[in-house]
Amino acid sequence: MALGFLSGNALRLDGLIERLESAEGLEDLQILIEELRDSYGVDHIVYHWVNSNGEQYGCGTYDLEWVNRYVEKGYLRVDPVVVGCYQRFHPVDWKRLDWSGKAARALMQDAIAYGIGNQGFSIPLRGPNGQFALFSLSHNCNDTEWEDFTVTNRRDLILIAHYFNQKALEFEPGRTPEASQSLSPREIEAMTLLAVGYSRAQAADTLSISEHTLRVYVESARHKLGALNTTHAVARALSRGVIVV
Amino acid sequence: MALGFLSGNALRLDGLIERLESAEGLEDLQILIEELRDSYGVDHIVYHWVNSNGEQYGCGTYDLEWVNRYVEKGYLRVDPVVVGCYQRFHPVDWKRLDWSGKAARALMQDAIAYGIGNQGFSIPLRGPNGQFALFSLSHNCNDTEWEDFTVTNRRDLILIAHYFNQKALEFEPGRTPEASQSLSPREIEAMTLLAVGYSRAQAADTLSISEHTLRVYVESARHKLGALNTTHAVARALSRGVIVV
DNA sequence: CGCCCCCTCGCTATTTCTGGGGAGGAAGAT
DNA sequence: ATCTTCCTCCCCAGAAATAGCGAGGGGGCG
Repeated sequence: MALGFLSGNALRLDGLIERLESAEGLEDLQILIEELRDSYGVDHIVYHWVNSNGEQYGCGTYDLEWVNRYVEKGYLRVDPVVVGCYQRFHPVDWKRLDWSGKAARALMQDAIAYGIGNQGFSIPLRGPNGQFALFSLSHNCNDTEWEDFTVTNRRDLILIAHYFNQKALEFEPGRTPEASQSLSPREIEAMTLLAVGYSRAQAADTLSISEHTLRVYVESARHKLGALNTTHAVARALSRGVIVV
Repeated sequence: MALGFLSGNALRLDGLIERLESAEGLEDLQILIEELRDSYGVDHIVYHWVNSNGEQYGCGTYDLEWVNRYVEKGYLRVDPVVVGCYQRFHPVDWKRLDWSGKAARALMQDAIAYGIGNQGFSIPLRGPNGQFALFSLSHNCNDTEWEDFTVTNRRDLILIAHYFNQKALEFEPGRTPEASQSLSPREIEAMTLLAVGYSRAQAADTLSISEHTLRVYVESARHKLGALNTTHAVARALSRGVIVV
């Protein structure tokens, strides 16, 4: 086994990241991830985008069979890797997660049956608009070997995961932020106050204007944002970064 | 000027990250960030945590005077660096941001007057519960020099920023107080539907439940999120990454 | 000089949300 | 076996938001 032979090889990392940066589609990422797996000598590497709706998207070296089973069984919602990474910032060794749940243990057994490997290491990735993805490596070996591998390659892997996600964000299907008209300063102030819980009356008072005037701002902002109601407008403004709360 | 003399020095990076990992408080981070500034030979480095309540927190080498002015003037809400990074995943050169707004230009002039530097480079950082932070470098030099510096040190800086944020998350003041209250699946569904513009009646219909039941979810979610009304609750849920639109 | 956008204010009527209250069943955790 | 959490449903009165109609002054731009 060539676990981590790449370690410390700065040139190789540079080359990899360059190739990552010049990738032009999911197919390129798929090719790269397979090469990456071979270079690191691990069983599997997966980049896995978890949408809020439960939709999934990504690439990796898992068997299609396993991926389908994972989706069918709705493992996403009980997978300690996903849940654990969702609550953490730093990369995690799968061993350190909470596998005590019934569903979790069933998943683990199932995963091993599909040849996923007893060891794993996942890096949480977060982008704008609540994007959340995972970059995971899994392997079959003992604890010491895995510990050595993760300690040695941790930094490189963080970087690779970062560049991987950067690319994946570019390829995201259907994320076309319609050219929204920009809000006027007053509109932004009004929306911001509503977003922090003020009622229209309170917001108007805070801005020292009549409630009616404030309403005009909110209505105007709502139309500009193409929103159906105030709550929707605030949500859109937040998602688009028009206001910051 | 020793801009970027550290570049390519893997040993130095290793040492730095080790020291970062052994930091035990914000004071240590402050010391480290000052050393980092000297090592890189840039004018300023700042780690800046933007809390979902609009509170700010962090450390850096800016003058206290400027920091106070920034907060007082509410520059956070108009700063193209913050807004721009909020919508991006990859690090950004300040030059590439949109400085066309009136407030933005006023901010820039003000910043230069306080000796911030005409060049800048910021790395967006995102953690659990919608945490958002910035790791920024700023300097006074011409475009070419800055370009060289950022291209050379980009990867190291990403790593440093990552470890910096990891540490800062550990030191977060009110880390577990109310953030732990997680929403139930139904509550998340309800909030998500409201966030995309559904009225309560529509949302209830979509979920095939009575409007009353939906209301219970929304109320429950509102209490868990410590929100004053529905709009506020949706805003908080979005900011914390509990729901995604 | 118009034109357009921004800021400010007023009125009415209808619909929707808010904030309490209570109640029962199902599932999982201790 | 009990306890908690979640899901589901119901009532009511008052507060708030929405949709539509207005008006006028100020500033920038061609």
